[in-house]
Amino acid sequence: MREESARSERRQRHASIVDVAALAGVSPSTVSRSLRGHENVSPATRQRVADAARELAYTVSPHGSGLASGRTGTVGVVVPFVTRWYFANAVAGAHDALHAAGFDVLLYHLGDSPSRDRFFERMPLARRVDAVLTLSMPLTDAHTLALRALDMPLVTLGARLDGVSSVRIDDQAAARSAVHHLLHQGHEDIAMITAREDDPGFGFVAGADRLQGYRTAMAAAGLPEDVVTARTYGIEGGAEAMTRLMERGRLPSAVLAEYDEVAIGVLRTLRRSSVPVPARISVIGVDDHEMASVLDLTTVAQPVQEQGALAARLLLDQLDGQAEGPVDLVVPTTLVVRSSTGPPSQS
Amino acid sequence: MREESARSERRQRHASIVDVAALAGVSPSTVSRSLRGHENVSPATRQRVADAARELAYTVSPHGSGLASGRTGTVGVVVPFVTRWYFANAVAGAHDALHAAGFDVLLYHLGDSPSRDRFFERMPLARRVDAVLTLSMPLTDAHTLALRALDMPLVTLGARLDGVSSVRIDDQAAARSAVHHLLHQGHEDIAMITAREDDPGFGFVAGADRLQGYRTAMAAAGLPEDVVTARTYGIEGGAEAMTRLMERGRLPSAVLAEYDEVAIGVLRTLRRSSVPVPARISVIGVDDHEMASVLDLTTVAQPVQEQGALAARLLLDQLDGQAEGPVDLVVPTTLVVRSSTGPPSQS
DNA sequence: GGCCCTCCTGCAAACGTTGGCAGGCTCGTG
DNA sequence: CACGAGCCTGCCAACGTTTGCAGGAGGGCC
Repeated sequence: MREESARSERRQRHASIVDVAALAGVSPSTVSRSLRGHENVSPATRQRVADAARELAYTVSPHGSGLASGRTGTVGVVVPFVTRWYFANAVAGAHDALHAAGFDVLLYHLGDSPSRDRFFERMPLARRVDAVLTLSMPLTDAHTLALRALDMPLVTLGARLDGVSSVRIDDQAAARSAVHHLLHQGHEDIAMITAREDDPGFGFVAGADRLQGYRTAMAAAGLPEDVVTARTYGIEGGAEAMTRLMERGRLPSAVLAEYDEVAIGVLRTLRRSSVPVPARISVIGVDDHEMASVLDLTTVAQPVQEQGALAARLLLDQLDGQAEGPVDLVVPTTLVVRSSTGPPSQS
Repeated sequence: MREESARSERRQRHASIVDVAALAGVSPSTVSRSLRGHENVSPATRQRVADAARELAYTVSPHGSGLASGRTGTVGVVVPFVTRWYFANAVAGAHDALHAAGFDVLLYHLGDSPSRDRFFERMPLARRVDAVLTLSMPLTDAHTLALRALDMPLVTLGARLDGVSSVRIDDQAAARSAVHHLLHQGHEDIAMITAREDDPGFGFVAGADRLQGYRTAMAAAGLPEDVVTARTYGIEGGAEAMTRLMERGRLPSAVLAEYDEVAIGVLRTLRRSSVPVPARISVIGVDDHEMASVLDLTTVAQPVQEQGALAARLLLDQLDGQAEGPVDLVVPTTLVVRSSTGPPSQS
C-alpha cells in the first residue's frame, strides 16, 4: 500500500503535448505541426517549441498519435524461426532499413505449424502495424486469406504470393546451377536432400522450387532423380537424411542439399562415418551460410541481409503510396566453389 | 483520384467497441469489461458480447486501450546483433515466453557502437513499451542512465546492472572450467583469445569476466598468461587472431576462445594451415553453438533459449508486481567434451 | 413484507494527439 | 490609403478505450 503509493508518486508522468504548448506559449496543434516539420510554422515558433520539447524531454505518445492519425509507425515482421541463419539475417536487414525510415519493428516469431495457425487465426497484427513483411513461410490458404484481410501493405521474402510484392532468388535456377556445377565435374549420380517437402510445417517454402530445379537439370542431362526427404529441418534433418542415404548401400557420388544447414548436417554424418569429402562424395548447398566458409562447403550464395533490406524498401514505397503495383524482385545468386565438391572418384 | 476514393471506400473501417456494444445491446464499458474477463459480468451478457465480437471480427485497438489504460502490452527487446547465434536464440526464447503471456515484442537491433549511442540518446522506447529486456550489451553510463530514466521494469541478460534483475551464467567459472579441462589433459601452454576487450563496441559484455576466469585459473596453476585480443568479433575475429598467434612462431598447446564463434574462426585458420586438432593444438570455446557439434568443438555449454525465457519470466513478474526486488539468476553451464581437445603432443 | 447487501450495468470523464476550418495579422500592390 | 493574398495560428471535434462512480434490480434474512 504505502510503498505502492510512494512508487506511483515518484513515477513522474510524461510531459504531454499540452505541457510543451504551455511552456512554448502556443497551442497544442502548433506544437504538433511544428514537431513534425509539417506545414508552415514560423521559424521563431518552431524554435520555441523545439526548446520547450527538449526541456521537458517530450516524446510524442504513439497511442495518442496513432489514435488520431490512424498510423502506427510500426511494421510487423513475421518469421517462422529467428534462430535460423537465413531468417536472422533477413530480419536484421529488414529491421535496419525500417528503423532508418523511422519505423519500429514488431517481431512475430511463429515457430512450428500449430502455433502458426493460432497466430493467423487471432491475427494480432490487425491494428498494431501499418504494414507486414512475411519471411519465407509456407502459407496455407487460410493464412494468406488472413493476411489479405488486413488490407495493408504486404511484402513477402523468399516466396511468391499473388498480387503481393516479393523479393527472392530464382530457386529453380539456383538448384539448376548447383546441379550443373556437379555435372561439369563429371558427376552422374547426384542425389538431392530436401527438408520435409510434403509437410512444409518447418521448411522454407523455396524447397519445392529447388527440387523442381534439380529435377529439370537432371532430366535435361538424361540422368535419373534420387530424392531423399529429411524428417526434420536444418542440421539434424540433413544428418539424419544422409544416414538413411548411406544405409541404402550404394552411395551417390554427389549430394545437393536444399540449403546449407542441411548440407552441414550431411557433412557431419559423412565425417563421423569417415567418408572423405569430396574424394568419395561431393556436397553442395544453397545460401552461403556463415559456416560454409569454415566447412569449405561449395554453395550457391544468395544475399540475405540485402534481400531483407530490399523487402523493407518495397514496403516503405507502398506506405508512401509510391508503389506502382506489385513487383517481384529476383536477386541474383552466385556459385561459390569451395572444396566440398570435386570430380567423382574413378571407381 | 477515382481509384483512390474507390480504394478508401473499400477499406472497411475496423469495428470499434461501440459497434460491438450496439450489436450486443449493452454499453461499451460492459463490452470492455466482458472481453477482458474482468469484474463481474453476467454469463448471459458475456456470451452475447463474445458472439457480437466474433461476428464483427473485433479486436481491441491497442492505441485506444493504451491511451486509456497507460499500458502498451508490448515489451522492448534490445539486442546488438540478431544475426549472432547467441542473440538469435535468446530473442527466440524471450519472444516465445512474452508472446505466450500476451505481450508483443518490439525488436531493437542496435548494431555497432555509434548506432547504439544514437539509440540511447533518442530513447524511442519511452512510451511504446511496458518493460525492457536488454541482451548482453556493453552499456556505457549514458546508456544505463537512459534506461533507468525510463523507470519501467528492466531485465538484463548476460550482464549485471546495479539494482536490475538479470539472468546469466557465471562467466568466470565457465572460463575456469575450460582451463581446468585443458590442465587436466596435461596442457601448460594455454592461450586465450578474447574478442576486442578494450573497445567493447562489438563484444559480449561477458568477455571481461571470462578473461578474468582464465587468469585466475592460470594463476592458480602457476602458469603464465597468454592473451590475444581479436580485432573484430565472431568467426573472422577468431580466424585473424589465430593467424597472429601462429605468426609469433611458437604455438601454444591449447587455445581457449572467448566464445564458440571465435573458436570456430580459430579452427578455420588451423585447418587452412594444416595444423592438426587436437594432435598439435587443442581448442575449446564457450556457448555450445549449434555448429560446435558439427565441428566437434569442445565447449562449455550454456542454455541460451532458456535464459531468454527466464529473463522474460522475470520481466513478467515485475509487470505483475510480483517481484520482490532485483534478482540475479545464474544458470549452470556444462562442459561438453568433443574431439577438439586432447592431451598435448609429446614434443 | 421490508430492509440491506450484492451483483451487474451504464454514464461520463479522461488519455494525448491530429487535422479541418476559420480567423487575424502582415505585407505588398494599385 | 484601401484592398487582397498569403502565412500562421488557435479552436474544436474526433480517434477507441478504460475506469471510478453511481444507480437499479434482485435476493436473502429477520
